[in-house]
Amino acid sequence: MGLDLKPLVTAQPIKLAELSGKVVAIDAFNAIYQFLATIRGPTGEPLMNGKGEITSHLSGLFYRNVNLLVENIKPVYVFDGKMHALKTQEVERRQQVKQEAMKQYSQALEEGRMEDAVKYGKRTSVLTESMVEESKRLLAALGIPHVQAPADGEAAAAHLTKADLAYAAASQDYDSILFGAKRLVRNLAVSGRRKVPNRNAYVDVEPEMIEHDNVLKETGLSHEQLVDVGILIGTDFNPGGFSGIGPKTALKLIKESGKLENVAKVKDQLQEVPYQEIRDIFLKPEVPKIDRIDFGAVDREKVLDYLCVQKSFSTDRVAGTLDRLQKAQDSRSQSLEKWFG
DNA sequence: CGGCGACA
DNA sequence: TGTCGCCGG
Repeated sequence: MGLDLKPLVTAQPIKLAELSGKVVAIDAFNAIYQFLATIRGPTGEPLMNGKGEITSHLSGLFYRNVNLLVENIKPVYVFDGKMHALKTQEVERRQQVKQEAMKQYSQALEEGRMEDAVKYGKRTSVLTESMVEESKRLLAALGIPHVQAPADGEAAAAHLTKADLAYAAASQDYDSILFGAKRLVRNLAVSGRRKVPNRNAYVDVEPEMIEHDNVLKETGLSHEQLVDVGILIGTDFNPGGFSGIGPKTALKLIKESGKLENVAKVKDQLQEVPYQEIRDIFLKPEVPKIDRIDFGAVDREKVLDYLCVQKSFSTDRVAGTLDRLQKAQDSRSQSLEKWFG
């Protein structure tokens, strides 16, 4: 489980149109993982072509990015680099959750409990190296750049906002706030109703933005103190955080005491946590050395060849979607010509 | 997730 | 025109 900053931050609902013309640095692993989890058939299997290759990530990336490009949003995908050693425990925990989900998944399938199969199937998603390569290849064909982070992708995305190479970072996780991202966009997708699993109910999921300055103003904390709050709650680098301390208590303790070392209540537990190192991960992250990001044009033939010829997508669907994008881009350049002749 | 057809 | 539910690969 990631960093639970949600109760401490105010998210502003935004329309995709408000990001028109803006560069958005998307956490690639976060996005791809979500596509793998969500885009599945009725028995909980991911989409696959005739060769048995998983295509959920490509489907998600294709339709999502076309929608972003139609809105004139400039996506740049940020891929994770080497993992910090302190994250090992959290990664192992996630692997165990996955193992358990695989058991539950096959059991549910055998017993014909399809809703359970779908539920557990989602949790079995594995993001492979070839999926990373495939994703990069599709993005390139769409003219969408990617950045290879030296370490944590969220740190790199946050850096791009600080360097004014991106307007916002996009992820479902809150880590980029601790990394100092100026803005975090969550639910970067076409807004709409989503069915909640196992229930006959729907929730409205709409894009929302969290501004770093606003978080500091509302909590009355410095960035350094916010990181301390995060460490109390628990990050990927100290999963679980401190026993008996949730977001609200963590905030209260740091506001009262100023910093971790002064919180009497956690004095004993603190000895077990490499908090200085975790502070440095967030406050002095390793970031990519980039001074510009180049955006390209959609290479229609490459997209069609890759998705339809190589990956067995429907040519009608893909071509139709590319036509829709082309039309949107044409009409935008038309209205620009009115201004500049 | 996102598109699209079915249906009101 | 809007909502619902299934299909995509």
